[in-house]
Amino acid sequence: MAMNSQNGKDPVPIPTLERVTTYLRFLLDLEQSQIDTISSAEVERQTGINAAQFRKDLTHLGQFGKPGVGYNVAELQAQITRVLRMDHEQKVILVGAGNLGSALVGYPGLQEHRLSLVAVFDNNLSKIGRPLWNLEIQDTATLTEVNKVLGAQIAILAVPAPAAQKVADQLVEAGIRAILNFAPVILKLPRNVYVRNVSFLQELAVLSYQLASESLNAPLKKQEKE
Amino acid sequence: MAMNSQNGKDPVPIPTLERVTTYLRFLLDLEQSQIDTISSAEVERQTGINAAQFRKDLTHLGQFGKPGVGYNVAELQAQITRVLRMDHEQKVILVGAGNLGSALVGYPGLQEHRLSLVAVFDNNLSKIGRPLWNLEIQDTATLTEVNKVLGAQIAILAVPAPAAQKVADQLVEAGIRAILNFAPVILKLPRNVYVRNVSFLQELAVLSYQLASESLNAPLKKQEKE
DNA sequence: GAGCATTTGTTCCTTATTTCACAAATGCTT
DNA sequence: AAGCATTTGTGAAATAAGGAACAAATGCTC
Ligand SMILES: NC(=O)c1ccc[n+]([C@@H]2O[C@H](COP(=O)([O-])OP(=O)(O)OC[C@H]3O[C@@H](n4cnc5c(N)ncnc54)[C@H](O)[C@@H]3O)[C@@H](O)[C@H]2O)c1
Ligand SMILES: NC(=O)c1ccc[n+]([C@@H]2O[C@H](COP(=O)([O-])OP(=O)(O)OC[C@H]3O[C@@H](n4cnc5c(N)ncnc54)[C@H](O)[C@@H]3O)[C@@H](O)[C@H]2O)c1
Repeated sequence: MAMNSQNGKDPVPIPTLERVTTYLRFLLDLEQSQIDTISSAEVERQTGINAAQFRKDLTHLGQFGKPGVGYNVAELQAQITRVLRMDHEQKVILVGAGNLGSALVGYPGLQEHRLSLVAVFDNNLSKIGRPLWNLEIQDTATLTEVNKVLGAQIAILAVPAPAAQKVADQLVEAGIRAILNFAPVILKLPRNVYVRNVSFLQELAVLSYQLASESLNAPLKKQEKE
Repeated sequence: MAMNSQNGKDPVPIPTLERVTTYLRFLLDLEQSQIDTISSAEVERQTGINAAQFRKDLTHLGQFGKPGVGYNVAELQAQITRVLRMDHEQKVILVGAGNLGSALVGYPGLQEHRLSLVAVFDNNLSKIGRPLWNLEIQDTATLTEVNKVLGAQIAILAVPAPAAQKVADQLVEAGIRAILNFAPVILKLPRNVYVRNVSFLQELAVLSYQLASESLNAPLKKQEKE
């Protein structure tokens, strides 16, 4: 008797989710600037994201705005935070305390979103036992055991490509349900484990192509103001 | 008198480009394994990307395969490399020699794709002049001047969020045409400058949502084999 | 060298996402 | 409190992306 598809809400499309995190960032900035109301038109002006898109994205999460007025910044921010489940602490573990892994461990941005890095693992004997920021690097061999206590569901994978699949399997074994993967490898995992890949090289390749194709294609558009 | 839209080729869709870099990575692995021919069906089996999708993606770049046989790995790899313009050196500069920036400078993956990090900048006096891997950290104030000589078109932006817009403007001023941005900020730049944003937090937020929504939504699908 | 088993390139259909456009809602002004 | 200027939420239209299906091409077998 409702318009929903299944039992709960219908799933939020990935493109929407990706934008939503952008909105969240933007709203946090607005709060800092003491702005307490914002319209979709203003969002478009400041973020470049189409106003209708913004409004429709929000309908996937619920209703928030007031016609003629706009959106209450604090309220909307809180609501998005809640939907993304970033309103309570979530434990995260990291494997691979190398260059990239070390940078991530020290990154304060995680805390801001209530993501709590609770353990770091590596298999390099000369690293195991050493401190890294406020954590001690642990042996990857103890991963399952350690996470039995911690119960983290999210992991960051920052090991070299050749080791990635094996470590990913270990992570799943240890009860991890979501992996942020930095290794340039396509992980083969059970369907009930979520994976997001981050690839700087991919992004650079896209830029490289765009630069190259522009000189061939672009007949140079009309305007260039901002 | 061809079926093309404009003068050159029609633009490759971004989703295709993103997958293409995955193919490239995959093909390089195959070469390592001495495999010299691959079919789209096999690509699907190993990467999870639909075979028809793979074939269609390639048609955006040209023709490569032989019916009944498949694709020559080395040839396809070379072709993709060429289309992405990663067959010749491209200069890249980086601004922000902090945690993340330092990890990136030391990353050998760039070289593999003929991306040559030629200069690193920072505005922190205690860092300027210091060596970072094989480079010396230079003063951001000299960016325009230095790049007049170098002529890099691609930049990596790894400064704190509050500084990002200002530095991005400087980069454009210095002749940069493509920016890989790590700061959690929406950069406002001329339309003829390409930007790709990398946001770990965004990715983690998506994972967080997926984890959360699953417990509400998922009625648990049928199969789980692999 | 004809038949057969493959596998491509591409057309056509389906699904997803974006954008448009407008009625309904809100609050401000007089 | 009626009119007006905004701005939302949302159906309907437009674009874009994904996937199935198949004719045409290739090489292998006998
Ligand atoms: N550094 C970068 O800027 C960068 C950029 C893009 C992608 N990446 C990718 O991120 C990953 C890590 O990069 P990095 O530069 O930090 O590499 P790194 O070599 O500095 O660090 C890798 C770490 O993983 C550890 N390790 C190796 N095998 C392991 C195992 N089986 N179990 C646990 N730990 C193990 C190593 O001991 C090392 O500490 C790589 O896959 C790389 O391709 C890195
Ligand atoms: N460290 C991470 O794991 C991580 C993860 C995600 C995003 N980020 C983002 O990447 C960026 C860099 O992160 P970080 O951890 O390396 O920070 P950091 O503080 O370690 O490094 C920032 C560097 O930028 C330099 N800098 C500041 N203002 C500058 C300016 N105007 N011109 C030139 N250089 C300037 C600083 O001196 C410092 O060396 C930030 O925007 C951060 O939000 C970092």
